[in-house]
Amino acid sequence: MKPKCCKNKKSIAEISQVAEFLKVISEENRLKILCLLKKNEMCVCDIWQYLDLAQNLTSHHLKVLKDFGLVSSKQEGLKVIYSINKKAVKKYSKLLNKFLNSYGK
Amino acid sequence: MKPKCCKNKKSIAEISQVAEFLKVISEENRLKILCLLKKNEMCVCDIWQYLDLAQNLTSHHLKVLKDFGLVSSKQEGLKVIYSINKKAVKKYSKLLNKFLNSYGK
DNA sequence: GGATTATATCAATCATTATTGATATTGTAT
DNA sequence: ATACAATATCAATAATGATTGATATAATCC
Repeated sequence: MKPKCCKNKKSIAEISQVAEFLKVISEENRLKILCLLKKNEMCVCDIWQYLDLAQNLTSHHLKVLKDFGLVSSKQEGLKVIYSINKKAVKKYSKLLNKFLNSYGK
Repeated sequence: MKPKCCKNKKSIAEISQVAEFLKVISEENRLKILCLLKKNEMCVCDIWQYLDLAQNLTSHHLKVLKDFGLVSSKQEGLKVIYSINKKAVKKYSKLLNKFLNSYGK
């Protein structure tokens, strides 16, 4: 009768975090990038060529992912190698599932 | 070395579906609505008053959720009662977790 | 040094979506 | 039928975010 949801500070903060995470990964190209990186680390040129995206657009999406902490990068010669940040992905997945799992029975 | 990800029809279709789902639930107010509805079914006026949202905005978000199949509605007198569609939420959660779970080890 | 390659940034545009205000619809009651 | 309450719809605006083209930076090689 009295849902406490969405009212106390903790609940609000969690919802906000989950929403941010979801916004980052709800973009199709970023989903694809994550999909690629979960199998191998890759340089930018491999990613944009594989996904047939513009180079600067790919850089942009990588930046969004990196700013949120879902991927990391290292310089290797001319190339910048991106890899997935498993810990972060796991952390947010867990938080998300705190919501989603409690729906089904 | 050769990620098959994002290339075959099935993979593309799944990514697209997941992205659509994520877009629907990545909006903070809609997340809150889902949060409320997972505990109780509620009429529109209870929802917008509880969340302190405009009535028409609440209707809009409910429509987005309903169009995607995540909630259902029934008329009861003057009121329209919304409830969560557990099966659908579960279905998309599963699909999403096919992606997310395979990240962390 | 200059030339080349890989990546990032910046400004502008385009597209999508959230929000708002006004109005329409629907059900109920008098 | 009129009045009222709950909800939905519509048009307009505001805000956000994706995409593009041009340019800048950084590392490497000659």
